[in-house]
Amino acid sequence: MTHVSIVDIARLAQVSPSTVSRALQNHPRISPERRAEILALAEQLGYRPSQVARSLVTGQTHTIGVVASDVTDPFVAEVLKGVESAARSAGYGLLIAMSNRDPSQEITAATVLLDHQVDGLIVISSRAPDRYRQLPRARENAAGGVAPVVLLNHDFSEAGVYSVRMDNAGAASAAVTLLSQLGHRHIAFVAGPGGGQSSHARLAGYLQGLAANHLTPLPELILQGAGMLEDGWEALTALQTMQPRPTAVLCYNDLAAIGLLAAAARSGVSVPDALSVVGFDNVPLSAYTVPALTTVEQPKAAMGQAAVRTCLRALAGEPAPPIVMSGQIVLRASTGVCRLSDRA
Amino acid sequence: MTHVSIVDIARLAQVSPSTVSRALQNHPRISPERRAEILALAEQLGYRPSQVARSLVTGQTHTIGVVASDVTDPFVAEVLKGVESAARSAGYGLLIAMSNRDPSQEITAATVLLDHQVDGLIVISSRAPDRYRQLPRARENAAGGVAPVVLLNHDFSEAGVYSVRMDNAGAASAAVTLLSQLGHRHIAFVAGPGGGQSSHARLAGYLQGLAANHLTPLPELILQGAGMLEDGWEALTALQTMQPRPTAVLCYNDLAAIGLLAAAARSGVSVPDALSVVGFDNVPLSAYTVPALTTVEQPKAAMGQAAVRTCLRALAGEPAPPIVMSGQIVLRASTGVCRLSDRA
DNA sequence: CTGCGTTGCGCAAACGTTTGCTCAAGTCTG
DNA sequence: CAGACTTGAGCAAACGTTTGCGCAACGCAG
Repeated sequence: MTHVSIVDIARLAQVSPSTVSRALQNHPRISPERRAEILALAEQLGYRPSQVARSLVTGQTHTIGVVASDVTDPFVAEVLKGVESAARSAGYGLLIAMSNRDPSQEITAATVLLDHQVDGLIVISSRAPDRYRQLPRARENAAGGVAPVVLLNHDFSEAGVYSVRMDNAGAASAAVTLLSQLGHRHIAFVAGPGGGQSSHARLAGYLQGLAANHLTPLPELILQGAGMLEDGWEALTALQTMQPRPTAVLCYNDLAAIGLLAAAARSGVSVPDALSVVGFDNVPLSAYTVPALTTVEQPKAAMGQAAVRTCLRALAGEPAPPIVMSGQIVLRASTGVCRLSDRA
Repeated sequence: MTHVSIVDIARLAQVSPSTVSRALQNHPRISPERRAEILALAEQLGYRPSQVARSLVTGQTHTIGVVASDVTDPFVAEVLKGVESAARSAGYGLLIAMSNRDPSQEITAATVLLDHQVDGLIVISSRAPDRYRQLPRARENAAGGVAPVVLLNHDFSEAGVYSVRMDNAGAASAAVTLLSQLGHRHIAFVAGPGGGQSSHARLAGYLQGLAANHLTPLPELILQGAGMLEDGWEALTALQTMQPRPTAVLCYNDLAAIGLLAAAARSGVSVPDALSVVGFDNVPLSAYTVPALTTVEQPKAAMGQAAVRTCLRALAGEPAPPIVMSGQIVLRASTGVCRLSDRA
């Protein structure tokens, strides 16, 4: 015998398999004695229901798929943690795949997950959001609809596609305002990965912030990057050769900022005296850099949980409007008043 | 109609479902024309096989479960990445759950995964390794055995339990030797989480290293911790109040070391001049601390991949001996020669 | 005592595959 | 040309559940 199943219990309890099934799921129309007897028997035999068989008939796997760009990114990890806790407490498992920041890997990953019949899909930091409308999610779920896709970090409105994100532009703009109020006039921006919407939004926010503070945007103040440690590291040399030299820099994320901080320390550029640095995400590590990093807090775990809630809501057929959360600046030691007189 | 299935194709192709099934899996005894016809039809209809139904009959889900203590830990994330890539290229999906460093959550997580009928289980940094022998994995897989469990970061030999780890003791000992050769005589150790075997092994290695270099172990030089940023941070004050004051410290992991570095910078303790610091793991960030962290490289991705290979091998019924990898010291700026004369 | 609603349970179909067995037709071998 | 083997395909069971429907027994109101 391969495994104790519902019919084994049925045989021993002298009842039909249906009765056992119903007893186990607290069906109302079953006598208390039978239920007790069956439950006891199940317990005693160490019965574990087959999720697979259950899924086959119900059309639900109680599993949600997550495609993440890269768990190694602390932001992603933190969001994932939120997703996991929310999913777990809702009785859902997590099937995950990584896209390695590659759009085509991303959609194949999504396809694989959907083939495994996940009830819903959460995509963290998609690089190919437009392709989700074409996704082959023909298979209907129990509610008669296709699996909902919720994009985390993207604004997107399409049937069956939901979104949870934060106000990237607003936060970036606020960061620029902060720097401006500290007296900085030449503020650089280390951009994030192309293709990601958060990257665009933060850049837009940076520009808005400049405008709001009557600072003139200069193309050369915008440095390319991909939101990784190396990007910040490399950005420093670029910053140092500029004329006029920027006295502050806003980074796409904390990782880039940390890389920049490291490069500054290595090059003897004193932060914040010679250069103020602002990150984005408020990853745990940002409180432990030298100097501690001023950054924009993102409610990472909350975003993950919101994504799960949105997904579940969509599954239940309830309306699930786009969620946009707002960030908040965490002031630490990497920013200070501008010590240089403006001689531009 | 809920979804295009194998029988839909069969009907259209005027053949039996069995034939379609066989055509799709390249069964030899089927005529090339039929196969072509069926494949074309399947393609055209956008047929996607139901993994669930397949799993029900084959007893395999082509999924391996991963229980991780906390993805937020860069070491774990890096290992997970290795696991994911190896699993993906072997055609396996990943069902993951987090234990939040809690033994009881760990085993419930494992149970949940097994209930989802994962073919195998990989546990990263278990805190409750002994309980895996009792795990209710009654359900047999295709090969007629129970799901193999591979413990990553633990040495454990029990039927059906495999292990991949590194030589923690050796690496820790080597780190101590390095510090000793730099002239340090008072070397402290910030310990890792209790319950984890790697923690014990590194502590043991630290002690071995002291012995090998004729240094006397002092209980007060061993500080408690749990492998988190805060632990290093808090360790510094303890170190500063000791008599004689240690001139070097080995940390359970990079996270603790980074916390310690931050505290040192805050307190004006110069690293490495007044204090040498060595971490463990060589997480990407450790190259970007100030100063850059000397640490022990762990082949994180390789360990993850090895775990998957071990798991697959066990599934195939092949022998899968315990794997132990060796670390290597990465010398960076946080260590230096001892500037203090030994007046103990 | 009739009729009706309720309670407790079984029957059987269904979910979408895979696969052992059977079998007819065709192909060889001797 | 008989027998044996091969090829191509279908039948039906099996995997372990859930669930709509039917039905007997029973309680109760009239």
